[in-house]
Amino acid sequence: MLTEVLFALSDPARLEIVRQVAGGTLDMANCHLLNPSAPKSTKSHHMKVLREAGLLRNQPAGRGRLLTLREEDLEARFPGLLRVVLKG
Amino acid sequence: MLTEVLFALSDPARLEIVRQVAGGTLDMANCHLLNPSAPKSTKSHHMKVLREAGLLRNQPAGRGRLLTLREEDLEARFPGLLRVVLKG
DNA sequence: GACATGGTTCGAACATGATCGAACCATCAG
DNA sequence: CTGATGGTTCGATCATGTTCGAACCATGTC
Repeated sequence: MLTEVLFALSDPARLEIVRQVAGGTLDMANCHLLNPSAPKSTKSHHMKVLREAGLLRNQPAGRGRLLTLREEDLEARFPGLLRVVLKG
Repeated sequence: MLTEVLFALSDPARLEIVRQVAGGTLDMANCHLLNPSAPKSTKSHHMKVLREAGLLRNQPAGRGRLLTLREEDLEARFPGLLRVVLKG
């Protein structure tokens, strides 16, 4: 659902996450929220929204988690979207 | 603010409005909500969100209102965005 | 096994947005 | 002026999303 993706991206904190992950794969511990003092449950919540919208993949790795942007899938479903929001 | 635009578009009812207006300028009376039985106050609310996000222009015309998509402004600020969401 | 680290999940509190009816305002028709 | 049409605004209600702490789970370290 396009609206679901747009909603996920419409939160500044989540958009920032996507921008950080866009630089390549990133382990979650090195992915920082806009509000640095936010508890991890908040961070986890935003990750869930992004994951369920189909924006991020979140695979366990060691004792942490690896974040990857689902670029190909997104490009297939909504061509150009990622480029636009990353640039904007 | 990009996030504000994305949020405005993240509602199915509003996205549909944008798609209808994209076909050219449209007077509001001929712009139909997804839910046809919704009261006009609801319609007015969605229009306000779209207007304040900078997506639509809403000028009085006769006893009604004329809706126009702010294509040039949007293209200048967020190039490609409109094309992506209209296609998606 | 014991402990620290990194995340998830749950429930509660709070904030924000959607929806609706009612009242109101403007424009046009008679 | 009167009435009808098309929209806005307001306030209340309800639904949804955010935030947070606490409990919990998994992995790695000692």
